[in-house]
Amino acid sequence: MEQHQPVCKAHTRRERRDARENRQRLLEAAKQLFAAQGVAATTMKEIGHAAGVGPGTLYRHFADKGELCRALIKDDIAVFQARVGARIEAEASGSPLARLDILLTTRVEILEAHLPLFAAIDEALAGPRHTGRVRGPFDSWVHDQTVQLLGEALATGEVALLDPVLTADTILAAVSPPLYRYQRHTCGYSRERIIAGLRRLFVDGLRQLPIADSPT
Amino acid sequence: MEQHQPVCKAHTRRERRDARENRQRLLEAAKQLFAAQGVAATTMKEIGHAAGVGPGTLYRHFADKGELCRALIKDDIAVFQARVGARIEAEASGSPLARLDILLTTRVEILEAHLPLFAAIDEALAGPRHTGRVRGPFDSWVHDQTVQLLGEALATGEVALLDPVLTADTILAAVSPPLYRYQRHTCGYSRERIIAGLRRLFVDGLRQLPIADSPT
DNA sequence: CAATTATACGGAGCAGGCTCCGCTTGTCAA
DNA sequence: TTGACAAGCGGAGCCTGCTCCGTATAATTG
Repeated sequence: MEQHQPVCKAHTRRERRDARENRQRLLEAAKQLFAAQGVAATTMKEIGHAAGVGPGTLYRHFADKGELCRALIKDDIAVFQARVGARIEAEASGSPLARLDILLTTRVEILEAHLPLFAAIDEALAGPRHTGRVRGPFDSWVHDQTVQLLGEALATGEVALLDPVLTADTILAAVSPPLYRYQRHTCGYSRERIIAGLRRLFVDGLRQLPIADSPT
Repeated sequence: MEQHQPVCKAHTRRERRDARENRQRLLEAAKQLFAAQGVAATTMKEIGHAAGVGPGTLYRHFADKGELCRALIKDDIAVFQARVGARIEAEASGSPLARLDILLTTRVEILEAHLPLFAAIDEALAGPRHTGRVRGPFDSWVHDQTVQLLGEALATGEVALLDPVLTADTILAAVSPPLYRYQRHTCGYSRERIIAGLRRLFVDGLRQLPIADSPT
């Protein structure tokens, strides 16, 4: 856990002690309640109550339920980013698509590790309040990485005739928490099967190029 | 507009006159309000009020906002299904992937025609009330068609090493209303660009087969 | 034309996410 | 130490989707 506010810059007041304590207690309460009864079944009011804090205070710390969830896995996400960075770095000599494969596989790993939280984050973002559809910072990062790798693949000629940004959108949708949850829990597919499907579509499927004529 | 209830079977009572009138008035009111101020900005209470009907009655006719939206485009969807059926039929001699191409293209057409309603439908389905994640009947139909075509493509050897059901899930996610809206409105991509991207991934990208070794 | 009854109506009211705003309190500068 | 004030707190309450249930009524049956 790191500090929330970088804090103590020039003429900026430090975060108040009680504020930090409340934040900590809220996170703790949320973690426990989520574990005990599931994310969806836990209301914000409950969390506030368990932490001995009013709703107003809760929302001062976390703009919405999604942000609370995000805060709970912030550290794991940082680890994820570091690990992917390292793996991709180590593979720098390899092909861009091989690195995309790593990105996808690792993404599925962390998805698997925190599915309910990720799903809740997405749900909050999809709600009527966020009509603008802003992607969370983590998804933005994955998106950027993907665009980067696809761009490199284009440059090296590993793939051809591709729209990197658009394709990255699609790939992100394919590893979105709601879809993954549906495939895992409703359909009962194994993690390996899903990864294989992703690889078939977005790694192997992209590799060759002799793009022939396609109908109309 | 067709009847809601096939009605009048053996010993089943006919739908009451006032009920049908109310339903009609609700649909009319919804259509007008949606057109005037957008789907998201229109509350169920407003619709009921405009139709001179209480919330209870409203929900007797439409289980949720999504179902109301679905009822509004029911006819267009029927037309869509017929048209796709015809086009695919006409192309029966062509390759399965060519037919998949038709399915995707036509799907984007109807998406384009009713984006706000489709988006609202998806939103309602994604809400916390429907944790089970049931796909609507229309999406189920598209999914089934896709599985069917992919299966044929496998049989004819046009594609190889593919998981039809899983792949259909992914394709459906790629043409889901929220993603499409995001790409069209937030990113500003043209319809053609999106279609090209879909084609590249799910038609051309699937066609060849010399699946080589893939990392790890 | 009743009498019966499944069907439908209305609206009070619930739940859950989130906001508004007046009061309190920790922090810092003097 | 103390005064000033930004930062923080709490909870009443809003909004919206949706439900429950007592009452009203159209259709059917005798």
